[in-house]
Amino acid sequence: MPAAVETRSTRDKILDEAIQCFANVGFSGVSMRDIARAVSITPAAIYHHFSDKDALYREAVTYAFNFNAESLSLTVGEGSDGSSQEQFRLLVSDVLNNMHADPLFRRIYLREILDGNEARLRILVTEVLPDMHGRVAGLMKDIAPDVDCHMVMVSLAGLVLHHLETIKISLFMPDGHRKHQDPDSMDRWLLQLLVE
Amino acid sequence: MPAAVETRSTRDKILDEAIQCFANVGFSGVSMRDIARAVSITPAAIYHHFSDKDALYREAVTYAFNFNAESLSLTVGEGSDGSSQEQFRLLVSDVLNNMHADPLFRRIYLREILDGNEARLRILVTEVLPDMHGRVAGLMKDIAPDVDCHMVMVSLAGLVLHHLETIKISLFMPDGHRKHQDPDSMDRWLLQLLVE
DNA sequence: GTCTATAATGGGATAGAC
DNA sequence: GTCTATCCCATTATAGAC
Repeated sequence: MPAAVETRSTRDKILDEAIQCFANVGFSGVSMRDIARAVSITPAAIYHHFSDKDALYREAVTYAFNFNAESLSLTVGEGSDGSSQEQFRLLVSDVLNNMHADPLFRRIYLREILDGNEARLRILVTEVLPDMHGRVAGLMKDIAPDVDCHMVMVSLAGLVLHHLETIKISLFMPDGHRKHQDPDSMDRWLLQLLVE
Repeated sequence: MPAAVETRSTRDKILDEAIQCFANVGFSGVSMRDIARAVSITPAAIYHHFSDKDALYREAVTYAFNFNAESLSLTVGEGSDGSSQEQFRLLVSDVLNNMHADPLFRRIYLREILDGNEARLRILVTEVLPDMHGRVAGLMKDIAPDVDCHMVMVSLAGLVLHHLETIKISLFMPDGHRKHQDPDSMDRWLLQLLVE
């Protein structure tokens, strides 16, 4: 935890605002002016820190992925008592809570899956997946050694992300779908589905 | 099946090309000039058929959703022998095959989930979901009457879409992940997960 | 390290001829 | 129903002062 006032550099401020803009409206939906306005500088100043819009985008995404990978590995790792199955349940709940709390990461991740070229998808593969892969693999070899770890991860991600992103839809579904917005019932559902 | 030469109207050609552009690079990634070039007309001509870019986008999405909803309901519906559980397995495989064959629909759907405003998400809720909901609900009340049908649909969609969209990632994963590109092993995995 | 000013291009959209 | 021509504005990016 950093001390007191914490003066972030302009470069970091730009990255912070940029990742929010990019996550919300995508690469081509954001202009350098938008980002500059958010940081309260002029567009020209951004070019002092980043060579062009594309470089800024790539750095912002890498920044967001590294940051999230850190917080993901911090949350678990410690609570290492309980059976492997119990730890797997904790992992699922943890991923759900983490993604629920971090819409920015969710949206950037989904955008990269949709639009990332090979170079950018490689960032995702090297910065985000290995950490998760290690933890899932460690648990799976106790629980179900013959199950493909990659399939488990993709399923987990698809379930968590899509359930979370469709919350806004249930806001105007026909009948009483209010409970679908509740992360707790989502958690119970996912555990039932994945742990069986 | 329409007869012989099938002269599509310019309006339909525009919609066809527009939905491909929008699906591939998103609303703000496409210019009216891009679409006009794809149809081999001038941008001005598009404005004869659609009032502005936003109207074109909305019509193109609705068009794609309606078209897909039709083909979805055509594929099943007939093979109505076999137990409800067997029919549910068919439904899962069907959704997977359908989505595998239609990347355009997949990408538009995912983009709408990410970026759709309320008005556009309502299109999704009214044009795409009800058909699927009807079929899932019919089967679920035999198989597991106490299970929330909405959760089943969201899980199915999340699993199918994310597995399909991550195929391109497994192309450059560390070890031998070639099998992850195979829709058949994906099918077996999903059935195991969802039907248990 | 940030600014003002500006270049160069591309964007959405319209007018009016054919 | 499509075209040419054009308007006006936003965009990315740079040059050079401070």
